[in-house]
Amino acid sequence: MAIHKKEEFTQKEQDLANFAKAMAHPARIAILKVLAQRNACICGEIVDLLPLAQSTVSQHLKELKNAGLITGTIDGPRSCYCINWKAFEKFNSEFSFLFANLKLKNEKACC
Amino acid sequence: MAIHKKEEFTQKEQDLANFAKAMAHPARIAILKVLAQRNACICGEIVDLLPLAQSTVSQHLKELKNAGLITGTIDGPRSCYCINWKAFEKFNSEFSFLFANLKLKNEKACC
DNA sequence: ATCTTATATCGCAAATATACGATAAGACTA
DNA sequence: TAGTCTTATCGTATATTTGCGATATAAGAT
Repeated sequence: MAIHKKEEFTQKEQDLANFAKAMAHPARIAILKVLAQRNACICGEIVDLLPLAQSTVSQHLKELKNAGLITGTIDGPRSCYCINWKAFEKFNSEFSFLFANLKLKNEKACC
Repeated sequence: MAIHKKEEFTQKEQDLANFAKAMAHPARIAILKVLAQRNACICGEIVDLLPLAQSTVSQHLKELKNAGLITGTIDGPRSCYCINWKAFEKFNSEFSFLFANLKLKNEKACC
């Protein structure tokens, strides 16, 4: 890439983009589903459920964690992961607001 | 990348991921804002408002179009772009459903 | 027909993302 | 202490994304 231009956008735009980026892979969406459906949250269980290698799952978990969508705490030799509902709610409402805001201002498309 | 594994997830997971991917750049979020705030929809106006080259904006528009988030029609020598509200609503509700579904099943985090 | 204007596409370079196996790190167990 | 189990990180290969300038295309103007 020539130069990074992402910084030239507003913080909110960057935040939303980062959130979207974290969700921009089916494996990560599947992981979020697993984390919610069971209260288990153990890395190994996720590995068993997904068609991916352990290291790959670990990488996806790290990205979700970096994006703030999940939290991870060490539980003996295991790692317990859980969804960060607060962040989720925040981004969900931010998205909804964006959509609502857009829709409000321009109900019908011009093309 | 070794092998593509994205196909091994459900179609819904892939759809959501693709939607998120389309939103996963501040420039594209900014474009969506511009498309909504003005009824203009002209490519050149977007170029003027963003800190990006014309070709780069055109590429982002193409990606948004490929993702189905916007529509584009040729208007003489110009291109008129508009938000595809239908797709937007669909994905928004799908996201909301995902969030709600997750939150319902697991109110409190275990870690 | 030629020029201008607006947009799309091509071709390239650099950054990121994605995937895996190998290995390190940390915590229980014998 | 040594062995085992679980998870994280490293190193590497490839795909994709991102960005730009250059060029092609298409429509209107001269």
